[in-house]
Amino acid sequence: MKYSNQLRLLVAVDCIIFGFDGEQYKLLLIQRGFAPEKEKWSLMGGFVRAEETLDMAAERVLNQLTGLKDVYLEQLQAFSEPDRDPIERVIAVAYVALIDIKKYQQQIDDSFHAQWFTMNELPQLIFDHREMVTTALNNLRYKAALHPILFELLPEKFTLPQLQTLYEGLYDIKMDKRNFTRKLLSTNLLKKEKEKDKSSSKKGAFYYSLDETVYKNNFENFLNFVSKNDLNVLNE
Amino acid sequence: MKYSNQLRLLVAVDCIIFGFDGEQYKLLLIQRGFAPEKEKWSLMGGFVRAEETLDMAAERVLNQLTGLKDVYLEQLQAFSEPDRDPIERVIAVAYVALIDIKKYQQQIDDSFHAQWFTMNELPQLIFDHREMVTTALNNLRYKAALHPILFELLPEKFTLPQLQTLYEGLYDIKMDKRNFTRKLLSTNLLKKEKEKDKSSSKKGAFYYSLDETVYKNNFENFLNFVSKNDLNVLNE
DNA sequence: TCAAAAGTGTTTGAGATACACCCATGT
DNA sequence: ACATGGGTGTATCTCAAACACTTTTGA
Repeated sequence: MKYSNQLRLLVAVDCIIFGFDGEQYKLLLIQRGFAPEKEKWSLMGGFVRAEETLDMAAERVLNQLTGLKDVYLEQLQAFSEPDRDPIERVIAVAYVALIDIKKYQQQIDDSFHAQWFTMNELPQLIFDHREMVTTALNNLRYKAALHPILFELLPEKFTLPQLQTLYEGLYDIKMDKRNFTRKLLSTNLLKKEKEKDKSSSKKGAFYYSLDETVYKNNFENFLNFVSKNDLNVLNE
Repeated sequence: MKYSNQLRLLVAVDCIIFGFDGEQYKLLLIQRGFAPEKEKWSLMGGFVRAEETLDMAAERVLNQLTGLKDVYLEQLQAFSEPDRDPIERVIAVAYVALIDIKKYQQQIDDSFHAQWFTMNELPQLIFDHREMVTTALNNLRYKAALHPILFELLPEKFTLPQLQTLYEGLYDIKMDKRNFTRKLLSTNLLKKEKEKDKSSSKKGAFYYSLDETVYKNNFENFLNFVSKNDLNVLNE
């Protein structure tokens, strides 16, 4: 049995992958292989198949187009302007992931033509993909101010200066080193390692890692990682 | 031109309407008029048409099934389990609105068969509608803790005790009257009116109304309407 | 006059902010 | 020895939390 006389539509997923390489935020893009907008830059997108959920489709599409596997994708929202795709109407559901660029470098090998772009040097994107990215970025800023999610962007072991760079980069602000350190350590989310990272200073900075049990249990806790004042700047 | 060899699917919107009558939270439901699950209770849902966005579809469907107009609907998320509808695969995008029940009472007249149900006396719902409601409720709790959105549920003029009831009801907690008042007034969102509401006490409680300009400009500001401790209770 | 709800202030403690110097080490 | 980035402590202030009595008035 079927519902009769109803419109059936293409449904696609588009994957927005934010990455961090230790210094900068980047966005993963591919060059579209087929018309329309062939050769133009695009998010990783594809149509939903019969037997898969949107989550599964996002995972599959991302893997097929970039080689990425085991990435935590989260649904952002649906985009549905009837003419957003000039060929034919497509409802798109956007997904977002945060990854440590270096960790996944091998997976994105040269057989795929995915490329990382610095956030302030993005090329023109097809369709409404630019809007999707903007929405995703605002969402990320919002969430990261309340939950410790930026850790996803760092390697397992990271230093406090790295973490601070991450926060400062996302909001384009400067933070006080002492207050930042105190705030982070007070969450008890971090375990200090014995080794130091000497790659960016002579003295070296101690590595920290996430205390996974505390992380998972306390994830929903609200944490003022970013002050209210700093956040208000985002609302111009 | 069309995309060839791709699956086309039914896309539906489902509207979750939370209401408040001054005392309790309620959910608006309809009795489904067609199979499957005829006669069972359901959210207001319908298929997306060719020339409309999801937002427009949600607005239209809600109006057709309940008579409600000019209600602010916000996209929640997409639900996509392949077998969520036993007849045929349907991707559903859920929308949420908050309304003052009394204000819209006339619109929902008897020609429609929509009914309000108390949140803890919900009937069995079709498909995955129960899950949608749960997701929406969690989302509402989350947002209301940070932004002054619960005002949508109250009439234009309301009293502080009413407002407190609203917050206490959503989180199922008791709040301190003095702290609550101070917190709310410190936002400068409220204008004190000259009249009192004498319906629920002999002394009468002063009416307040929203200062719309402040409300719109400061909406994104983060406000600790609900304490961190109270919120943590939600994470069991 | 009394019952029932509205309204109001103060104290305390925790956490956020501002701020400046010493440390370790490779060159 | 010095330049570079890493690490740390204290004073102040703001804001949330705890807490109890007075006011109004209809019945």
